[in-house]
Amino acid sequence: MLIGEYRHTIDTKKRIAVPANFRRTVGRKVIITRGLDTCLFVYPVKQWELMVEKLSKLSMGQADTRGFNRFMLAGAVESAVDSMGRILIPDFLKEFAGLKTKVVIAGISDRIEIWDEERWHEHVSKIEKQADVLAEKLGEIGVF
Amino acid sequence: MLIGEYRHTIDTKKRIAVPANFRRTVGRKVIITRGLDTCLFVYPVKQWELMVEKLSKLSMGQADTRGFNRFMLAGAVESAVDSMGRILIPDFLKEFAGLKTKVVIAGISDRIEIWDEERWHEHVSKIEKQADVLAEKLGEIGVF
DNA sequence: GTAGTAGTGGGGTGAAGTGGGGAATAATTA
DNA sequence: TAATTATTCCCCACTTCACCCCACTACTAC
Repeated sequence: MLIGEYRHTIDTKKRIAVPANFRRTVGRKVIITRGLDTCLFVYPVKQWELMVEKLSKLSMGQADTRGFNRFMLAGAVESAVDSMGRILIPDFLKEFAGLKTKVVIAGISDRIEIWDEERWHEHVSKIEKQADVLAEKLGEIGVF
Repeated sequence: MLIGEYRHTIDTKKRIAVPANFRRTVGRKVIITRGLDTCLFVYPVKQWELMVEKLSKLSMGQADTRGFNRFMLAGAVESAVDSMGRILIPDFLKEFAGLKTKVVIAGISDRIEIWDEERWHEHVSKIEKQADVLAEKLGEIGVF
């Protein structure tokens, strides 16, 4: 179970250290993908495979399916965790998520999210303001 | 499993380097064909055979089926991967996809797509803007 | 205080991407 | 048919980048 929020930095070689707490859970290989809300998702291999299986069931004939596959699959990269517990972020993903030097690494149950620090704070403060509204919605569908 | 996005260049001899990560998966021979959304599809031989089989199951009586077959089959070229891991792009395919010098090579599960860099960015940014639709679809197939 | 762990920085090495020369083959023209 | 041009496919060379390992610093725990 991945939880917690960490503030790390991308070094000059585009590497980010995976928080030590997460390393045992994620293993030595991860998949980095474009995430929603302009962040990156990092999946352990197993979680990723589950996802790919679901994606493969969609039909290629439909334009939005193709686009969707391009977003998720072409946007994904397999990355090995190096001996110091770091992963390499490809240029196009770094750009996509608008990552500068300071990033926030957040554990979300079965995946990790990587955010540019600024964006993260904006996002969080936005959500905080809507928290009561969200809670109500969640209540409607029976979560709380 | 072919995933990831790579920025490569077509050299003066119309060759494109296959990303090193892909080479083991695709083998020494590929099929290049006209793709949907103005790009090229590159299939490993095995995947191509599967695909042709699927196409052959479509009913020949329908005009649009015949058209689609011509689109996919008549436009297909077998190409060997050279000793440096490059493939040769025929003129008519290069033109079809509007390839200039800079191209993007994308892995989409069982095939590779080759895009002109500019077109790719346009396409992806269009998809990004539909992120909310994407999210909904992801929810439907149970990814999130 | 000391030992251990986590996060960050940097150097070295080998592989990947790219450009180009040259031979063999195919196509075009006289 | 012969000659010229174009195309394809081999190999070699240069540059950049990803991955390996090692070092330094800050913080925590005993």
